[in-house]
Amino acid sequence: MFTQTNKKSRQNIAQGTSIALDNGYPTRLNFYKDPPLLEISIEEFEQYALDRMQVLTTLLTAQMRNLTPEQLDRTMNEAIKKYMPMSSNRAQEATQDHQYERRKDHISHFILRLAYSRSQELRSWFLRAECALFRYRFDREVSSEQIRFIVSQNLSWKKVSDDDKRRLASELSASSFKTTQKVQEETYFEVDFEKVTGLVGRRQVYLKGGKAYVPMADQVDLVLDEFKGRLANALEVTGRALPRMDEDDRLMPVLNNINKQYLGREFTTSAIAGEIQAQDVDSLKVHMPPCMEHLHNEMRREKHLKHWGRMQYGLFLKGIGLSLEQALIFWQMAFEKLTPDQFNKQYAYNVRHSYGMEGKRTDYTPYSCRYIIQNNAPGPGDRHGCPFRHFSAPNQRAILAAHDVDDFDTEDIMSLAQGKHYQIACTRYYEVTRARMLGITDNLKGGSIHDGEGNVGMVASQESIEHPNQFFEQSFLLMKSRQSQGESVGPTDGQNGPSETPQPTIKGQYVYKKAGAGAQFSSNSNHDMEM
RNA sequence: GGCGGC
DNA sequence: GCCGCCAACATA
Ligand code: SF4
Repeated sequence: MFTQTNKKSRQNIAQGTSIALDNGYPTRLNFYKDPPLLEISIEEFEQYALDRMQVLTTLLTAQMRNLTPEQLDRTMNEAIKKYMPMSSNRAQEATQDHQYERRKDHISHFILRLAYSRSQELRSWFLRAECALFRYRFDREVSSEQIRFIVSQNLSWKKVSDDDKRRLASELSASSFKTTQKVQEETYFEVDFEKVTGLVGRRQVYLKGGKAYVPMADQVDLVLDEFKGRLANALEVTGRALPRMDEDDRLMPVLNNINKQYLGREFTTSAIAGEIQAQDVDSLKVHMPPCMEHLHNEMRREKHLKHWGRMQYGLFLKGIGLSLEQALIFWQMAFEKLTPDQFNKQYAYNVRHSYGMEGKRTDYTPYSCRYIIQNNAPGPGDRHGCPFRHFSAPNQRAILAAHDVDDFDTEDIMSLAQGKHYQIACTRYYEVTRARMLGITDNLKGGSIHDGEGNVGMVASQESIEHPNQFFEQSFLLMKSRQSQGESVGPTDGQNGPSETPQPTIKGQYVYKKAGAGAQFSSNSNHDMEM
């Protein structure tokens, strides 16, 4: 395809069947539809591929480390500058470089496509990597360029009419945390929901009858889906054609060497927030469900937690990415009344055991909502359990009040809890409080989320909170994605969003404020077990 | 917290 | 009083 002096490619170029080189790259974005047909030396061939690999791997690992948008940009800019500079159309002096840079981008993509088409595993890695890169570039392109690209590719989706928009206004506003007002101004596309699984997964899109309603702001996802689809197909095709290419003994060794690069690969650190440090836990409190936040607050207040509290909270923390090492530090510091060796004697073993480092070595999963609600009802002095299930009504109200839940929502949640729909109450709590964190203060009421049956939709899905860690992850990712979209984070700000090294929360911010409330929590009356 | 060992 | 060992299970 693109070896050196190859009669065929010369011919093609001559015939003009390939893309014209001079103005072949109007934008930095590229769907890589046609392979480049040109001459290139083996050395260049390999160098191009390796350079692109650098960019792809930096991006993927940077993403996995959950850096702040700023940190991510910084590391990416470094890598891009070094390995694959791509100047924009605005830098007019360098119009010559445009074509060179974009050509390199084009070629290197195709080399890797070849190198990574051999096995399913390689293909899916490459697909992920390229999608990430495409998205990264697209997001950072000015909108005029984005549009130019979309138009040039003849991409278009069905727009939602104003009438339909009015009809769906409340659903749309609920799913996107936007006011109905904003919904009217926004352009929406109606597409098959398979096309935007990303958005669906993040629950940021309204679904109905197999269709997803995607706001203009999330158009990237549509473009990306197109990109992904095409590339996936292309990879399959190349993969099938590859065996017949073995004759080209010049290339195969090089290609195989290239995809070896990827061996520094997949490590399954499932932790959403990355490696969390003991001192970072406080700043992550904003993403925790009420049960865990309560445990945390009480632990800070009493410098202690009883057995089931440690169990419930400790496993939860492990689930959000606190390593064993950090956990030991965390608990040691939390129980500040104890000397280090008192601590080691009484608690260290159990911490290690929970992390699968003692005895049978089981790496225990954090407790699910069902487990917390059904087992180990808290007794006097206990701080664990599910607030919606185990706390007295006044204490429940205090929690809601401490989070600025308004009267309407408070009553709603209270009645759900009293109706024994604990997880639904929690889901509603999630929605209301997250909306507030995003700065949405109105219009998430009545019909929008709360339908007639007393059933609650979890932002565009009909699911509910099933697991404390799900609550956390969902909230964490939601804030992360909103933040990187450059949207302002609302009034309850002051917590710095997810970052590699979160700063401690401003002291007192979320401790139960308004004198009197505190007393309620430290009292031992917060367990009215209903059978 | 439970079980178990000295 | 000293110590070991156990439990859990969402999810895309
Ligand atoms: S429903 Fe689950 S997550 Fe929410 S408070 Fe109860 S236990 Fe915690």
